Amino acid sequence: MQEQYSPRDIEAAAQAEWNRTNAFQVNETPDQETFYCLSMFPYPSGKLHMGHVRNYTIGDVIARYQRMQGKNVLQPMGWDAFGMPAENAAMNNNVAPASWTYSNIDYMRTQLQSLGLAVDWSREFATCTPEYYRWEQWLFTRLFQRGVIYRKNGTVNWDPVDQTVLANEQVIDGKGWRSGAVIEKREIPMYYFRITDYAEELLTSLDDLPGWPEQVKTMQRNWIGKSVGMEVQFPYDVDSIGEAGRLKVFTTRPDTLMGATYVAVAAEHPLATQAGATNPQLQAFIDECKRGGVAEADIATQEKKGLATGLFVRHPVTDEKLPVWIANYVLMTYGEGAVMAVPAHDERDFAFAHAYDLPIRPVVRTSAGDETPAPWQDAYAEKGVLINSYEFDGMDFDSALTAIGDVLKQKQLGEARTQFRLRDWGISRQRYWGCPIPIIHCDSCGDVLVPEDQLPVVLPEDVVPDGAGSPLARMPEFYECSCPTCGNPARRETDTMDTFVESSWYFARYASPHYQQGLVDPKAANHWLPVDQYIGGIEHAILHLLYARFFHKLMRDEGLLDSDEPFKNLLTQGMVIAETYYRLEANGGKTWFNPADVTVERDAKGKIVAARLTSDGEPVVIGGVEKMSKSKNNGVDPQSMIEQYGADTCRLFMMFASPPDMSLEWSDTGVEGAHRFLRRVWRLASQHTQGSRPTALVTTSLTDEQKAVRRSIHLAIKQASQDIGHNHKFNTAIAAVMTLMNVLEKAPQVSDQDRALLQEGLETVALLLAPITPHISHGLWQALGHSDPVISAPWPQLDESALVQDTLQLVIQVNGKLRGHLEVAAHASREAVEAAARQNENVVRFTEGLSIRKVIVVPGKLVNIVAN
RNA sequence: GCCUCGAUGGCGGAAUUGGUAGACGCGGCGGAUUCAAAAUCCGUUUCUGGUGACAGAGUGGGAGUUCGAUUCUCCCUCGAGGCACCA
Repeated sequence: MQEQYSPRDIEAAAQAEWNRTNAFQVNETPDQETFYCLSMFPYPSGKLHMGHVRNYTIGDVIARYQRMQGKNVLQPMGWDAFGMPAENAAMNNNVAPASWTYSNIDYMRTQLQSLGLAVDWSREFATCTPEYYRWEQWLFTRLFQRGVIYRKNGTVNWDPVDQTVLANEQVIDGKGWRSGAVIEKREIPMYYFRITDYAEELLTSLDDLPGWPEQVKTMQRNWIGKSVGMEVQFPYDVDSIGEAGRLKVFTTRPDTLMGATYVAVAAEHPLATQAGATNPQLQAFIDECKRGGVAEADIATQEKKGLATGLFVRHPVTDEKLPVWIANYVLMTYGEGAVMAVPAHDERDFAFAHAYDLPIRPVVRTSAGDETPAPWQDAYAEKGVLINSYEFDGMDFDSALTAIGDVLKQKQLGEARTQFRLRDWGISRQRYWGCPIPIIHCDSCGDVLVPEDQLPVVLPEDVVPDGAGSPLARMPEFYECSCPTCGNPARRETDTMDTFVESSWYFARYASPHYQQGLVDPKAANHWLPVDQYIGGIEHAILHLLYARFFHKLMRDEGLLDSDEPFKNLLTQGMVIAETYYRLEANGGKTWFNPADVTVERDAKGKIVAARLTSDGEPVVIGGVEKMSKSKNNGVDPQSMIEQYGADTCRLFMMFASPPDMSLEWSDTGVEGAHRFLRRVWRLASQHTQGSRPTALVTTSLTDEQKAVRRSIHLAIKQASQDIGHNHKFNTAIAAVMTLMNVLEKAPQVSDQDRALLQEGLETVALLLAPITPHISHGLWQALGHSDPVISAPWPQLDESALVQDTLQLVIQVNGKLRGHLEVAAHASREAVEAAARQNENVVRFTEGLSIRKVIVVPGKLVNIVAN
């Protein structure tokens, strides 16, 4: 064994052996328990960032731990390769998105491999290849035939200058990011997945996922947003073109129907469109509402505005005339795009009524009383006994619901209904670098599916987009085709699919990544799926994870899979953050400096008080800790870390600095600390293995001191097993191994049994660290005399008898305050413990002049004496 | 605006079911080794008062439940993630 810890040699040797033996390549071995460990696959943005390293290290630790449990572990890797950044890079550098993407993949694969991941690389794929997306197109055609996909108009961000549709990210303060033009909402036809058909199941089957964080399930429940309420119709005699009709609204508070004083419709509502056509003032307001992007965060934070249409509807119970308003706070995408406004009991209606002087009529007695004076109080929204509601007076929520429901049903003006907040998923994108939608538009046959034997519709790869609409729409060689049904000239769809579609089923494709006869080989898919452990960023808590759950159910209903849910256990990892430093420029802008180029100054206590740019020695402003990003220039390059310290140090630091679900603050000195620890482990093992092979450990004849060392070994096993296997708290598992190392380094090395004990201790360290720092563990294991590699070794077994102690330390409290300690025999009786505590000199001192009211004894823990 | 989560020493974080707050690491301070430095090792390190023994305070702020609260309940402040075309 080398005396110096040399990560470069150790890591190269370990990786060479894993490659030589195809150590992580797996197949459908019968009778071996499987474990499918999946980390969210990366977008090939150029090079690895620390978020990737963290994600894949967490996955690798779990995968390697499960392998040591004797399971057949599948850990695949691939590339989520379609998306906007490739188009932006293409425009900036004049390269085709395809070649940019493929070269990124090549570079990032090498980087990932240098981390020493236990990945089955034979299953790798990229979603931008026809071999992958042909099955997406195939599934599309199946779902289209089943009616799961349909076409309707949707609203997009339209840049009137660049004449193109923009993503929400490309709309900044309501303006186009390149043109600076004011964005407008525009309706275009798009294809939709009927995810709302699965809303109920997506909601209820969350209860079958005990291995998901409660937080994520709550977010998904609220996103799906099931509301039980009533659809109410407000009849009108005449609209702006002189016709009678009914305005439909959905409400969760039908009990407040008698308090409705106006109705409000969205600017896109048909009634508004119609009214605007004959009223220039209204039309101007509608146009104003259509300015700006479609992102809900922007719409919800804008000033509440409205305009009366001059139209009136009739109250369905009282026949009273109520004005119809157009309001920018009514969302066309929820319910009916129209609301009945009850200002007395709804906060937004309340604010709107005050702004526009509309009547407010309280109809529920709340804990704030019978009146609703301004300002708004949350109590106004409470459910309670009805007042000012004619025949419904005195009813509570439930009886009012029934009674009002009955009246509406009798008049055929309303009925109970369930409404979901979840909307159908629009997947059409007017972009080039995505999976083509396999549809052909024919003047006589309509929307015709591309027949299965003509799939895939191949995306041409040598195209450089220019930011002015989709290049496919300007390529006759792509869109000119003949109708598969009638043979007449037709036009191929030029929109591509939302890139969320590729990532909604990739986990299934890994089971049989090269299968040519179908989307999945059903035998392989059912062998591996569902994924036992899924790991990824919390930012995917809703969209990606909901879409993937939805697709899993679609694939199930297509007969491709047997399971109901894709991911049994979910771990959501936190962000990687780092300190930021900047200087203010004369123009008010900020220049950001990388932490690597900055030197910090500390006060006497070690608190950071100032920072200077290393190169010129002049001060910089400390900007606070933020997510690593290009814009703040606070990213640390994983590659240089690996080159400087090795992959094991990098992995160890990332796992030690914080638990996986919390944010992780980068610290150069922390990395050095991790490296120092690995050097200590190596040094102790190196000293130990210089001697002759130790004799066998005889656990029955250990001295008290040796027993204490052995207890430390098994305490570490206990802690690490629980932390890695159960709680995914790798930081405390590592702390346990560090504590063990502190003991082993100080343990005497005199007798044969001392050496045998150290052998057990070092083997334990190697095994407990094996999932986290696999390379050094590989080297240690060999050096400790094992011929089989550490990846084939089983996880260490806890010897409970090593933990047994003869005496225990109890805590003594007086009135809940710590006043002393008490050493008692492990099996001392309650009475004996209490008696001993009462004699403690501090207890006597602190209870002097008081009478003891109560003594609480918590066995094995503490004694609390209550006195006053 | 709405949904979700979080806040503990100088810093990252730990604390089983409500039972010793600060494990482990970083940083700081003091010392050993060295011609010197790096590396390594030893000691110390929540704050306040005290030479000290010791005492008091302390887990974002305020209230509550309890013999006992970082942990449970309510209110507030600040920060983070998401909001359907970033992935």
